[in-house]
Amino acid sequence: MTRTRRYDPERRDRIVDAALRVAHDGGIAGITHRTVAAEADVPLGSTTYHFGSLDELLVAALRKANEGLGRVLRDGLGDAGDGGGDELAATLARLLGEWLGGERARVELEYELYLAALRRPALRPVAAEWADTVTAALAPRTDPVTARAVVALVDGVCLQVLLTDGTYDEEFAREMLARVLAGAPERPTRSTAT
Amino acid sequence: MTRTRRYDPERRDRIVDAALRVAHDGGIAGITHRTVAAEADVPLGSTTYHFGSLDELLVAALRKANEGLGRVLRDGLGDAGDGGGDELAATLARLLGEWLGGERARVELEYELYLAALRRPALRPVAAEWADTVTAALAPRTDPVTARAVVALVDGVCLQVLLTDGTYDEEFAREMLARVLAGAPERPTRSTAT
Amino acid sequence: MTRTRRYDPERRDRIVDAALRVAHDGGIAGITHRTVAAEADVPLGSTTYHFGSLDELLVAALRKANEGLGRVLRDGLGDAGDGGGDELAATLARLLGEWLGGERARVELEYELYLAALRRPALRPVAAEWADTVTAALAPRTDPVTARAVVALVDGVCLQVLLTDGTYDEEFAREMLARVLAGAPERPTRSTAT
Amino acid sequence: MTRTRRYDPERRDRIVDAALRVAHDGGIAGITHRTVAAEADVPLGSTTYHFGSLDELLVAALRKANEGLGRVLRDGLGDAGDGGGDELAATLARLLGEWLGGERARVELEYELYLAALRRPALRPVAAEWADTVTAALAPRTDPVTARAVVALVDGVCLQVLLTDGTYDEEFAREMLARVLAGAPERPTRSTAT
DNA sequence: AATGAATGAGCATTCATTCAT
DNA sequence: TATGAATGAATGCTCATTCAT
Repeated sequence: MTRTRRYDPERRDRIVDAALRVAHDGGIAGITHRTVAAEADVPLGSTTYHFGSLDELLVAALRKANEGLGRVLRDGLGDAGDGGGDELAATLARLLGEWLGGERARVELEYELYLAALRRPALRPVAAEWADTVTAALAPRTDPVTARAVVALVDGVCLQVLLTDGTYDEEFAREMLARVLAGAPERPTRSTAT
Repeated sequence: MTRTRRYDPERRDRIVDAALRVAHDGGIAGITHRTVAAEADVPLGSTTYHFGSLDELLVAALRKANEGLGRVLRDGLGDAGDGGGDELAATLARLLGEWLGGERARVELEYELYLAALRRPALRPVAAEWADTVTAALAPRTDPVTARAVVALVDGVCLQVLLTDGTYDEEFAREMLARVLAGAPERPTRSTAT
Repeated sequence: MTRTRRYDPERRDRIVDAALRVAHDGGIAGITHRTVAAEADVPLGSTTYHFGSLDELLVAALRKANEGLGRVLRDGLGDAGDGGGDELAATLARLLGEWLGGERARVELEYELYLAALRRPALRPVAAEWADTVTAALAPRTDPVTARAVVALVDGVCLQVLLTDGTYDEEFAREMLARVLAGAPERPTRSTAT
Repeated sequence: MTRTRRYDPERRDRIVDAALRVAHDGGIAGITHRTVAAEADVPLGSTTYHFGSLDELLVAALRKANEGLGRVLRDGLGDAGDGGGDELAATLARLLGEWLGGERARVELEYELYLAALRRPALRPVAAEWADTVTAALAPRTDPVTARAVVALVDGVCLQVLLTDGTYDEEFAREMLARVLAGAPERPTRSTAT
């Protein structure tokens, strides 16, 4: 019969993708079993079968979306020369600008999933991974403590842009990143804060 | 004369306070007409009567909750001496520690309301106010651009603490705030002149 | 408009009645918000509005159904003369026979609601009321302790009939009730077991 | 020779045991293919493979759980001397106390399975077996009719304890059992002859 | 023979909002 | 002006059962 659609091993992945699409359009709040099932064109029961709870689905989605900024930084920094803090700051500011300049909804989605961890403990580990990914991308270029501060500054700058309908000011970001990076100890491998 | 006041202005405030208490305990998602009405001990219809929609109530609540960190900084910085960037950094780091060290739920609530603006345009102006309040507290001590960067860094540091179950590292915050403040144009930079 | 059906003060009662009708036909397990709403011809939301939970509805239904056997005994014993234990036993056995001889589904319903208390603590108090009602009907004719034993024996006899597709043996019931009643202390008001 | 047994008879038993454990903890209502399969640590399909329906599994479980009170009585009465009704009543009351004094959940489970027969005709024969088992344990000590009444009284007393959160009153049970047994035809009645 | 992916029906419950009073 | 009864839509989730493998 043509009716059977049984055994679809990629079903799980398709559901996660659908969830990301839903969140992309309507925010995390829009993710429900029903909306996701409809978007993925699978029966409702399929979403609850593959994911024990919505949180589980959310974690999977967050994990998949996680790579946006991290990849941008990793790719962008890989090419850059091994200059000093000022050059690194300029590169970071430029990459950030490229990322923020992309589709707004995509950026919002990534940050919304990240920030959702505030009230959903289940997402905390994945949020930590997100921070780690970005930190790791910076690792080869500065010490871990400074890298952590860069992540914080980047997060704060992005938040200002996203939350206040502001525009990204690349020069501002470059300057402030430079200040943070300027204080780094001489060799990237050093890891003490002071 | 014998009539109790017809137009009860306290009623509205009590509802807002109840909404904050509800959000404090169960997050923004916990705010519904029912929970708020129950918490405020007012009839269900009263919440829909005084607030045309839930968003309207949310905005009122956000505006009221907004003053936490801002007030901490304003009060704390008012007392502090007019030292250089390093001293300011130390003071800020200390104040931040005090704020984050307080009741976790209160801190989460303030940030949750702030971050909710990401997906609710109605909250954007209030989120901007939040940032402005913190910036204003810093205004007398550094230039506006640096103040904005400080706000970004503070946000990022708070986020790392809140989103990853991490602990606040005051020394780390002090060091990084010092780096950002050190680059400010007019004020003394790295020199230790009091 | 003819559409409006608002303000129906008897709505709550009608829902309880519908629940009893549903349980009558399909057992307690058949009681769901949907089946009851359909039976009562009210919107689904109406059942959850009037009863905070299914248990609450169940308690109301159980309380309403509670009076079956109790009323039979109260009415039947009221008429009977003030004979000794043997006469009381005969009367009880006859009344029990009349009650069990009625519509089977009704008897099952009453016992099912009563027995449901085993796993639903919320129903325990109502089940206790049930036992108290029957005990109270016997109170004027014997001492409380014996009355309690009569209730136990009656319950056990009914159970045998209901659970094993057996037939009610009035003579058997009369004999055993007489044995229990024969041991009662001389005066009904006495309340010691021995 | 080298093949592990194809037809695995233990599997079926393990599933029944798991079902009893599930019912023990969460009541009959907690028995589902999923919970049982998880508890038995067998694949989901295994439960539907070995049991055509849930009722079939339930019957198997009920039959296995059936022996609790019956065994207590058989064992306990076997040892006891061949005393008269009063001694038998005392022994029965003591045994009942021991059984009810054991783990509450176990007692509830046994009665719940027994009472479930009220609405599930498939369980009726097994419920009848339950009554027969208890009756059989009493058979050597009194006449069949009195034994049946004893079972009824025991059931009623247990029900009062289980349904009303009451406490078991051994003296009460002893007295009432004695009254019923005293009326038995052949055996010595109130006389204490050993 | 055995399994686990799949599914459609159904569940209790929550909710924002409406509107008759 | 103020309220609470009413409601339809939606939500997360569970389940017995089927059936391709």
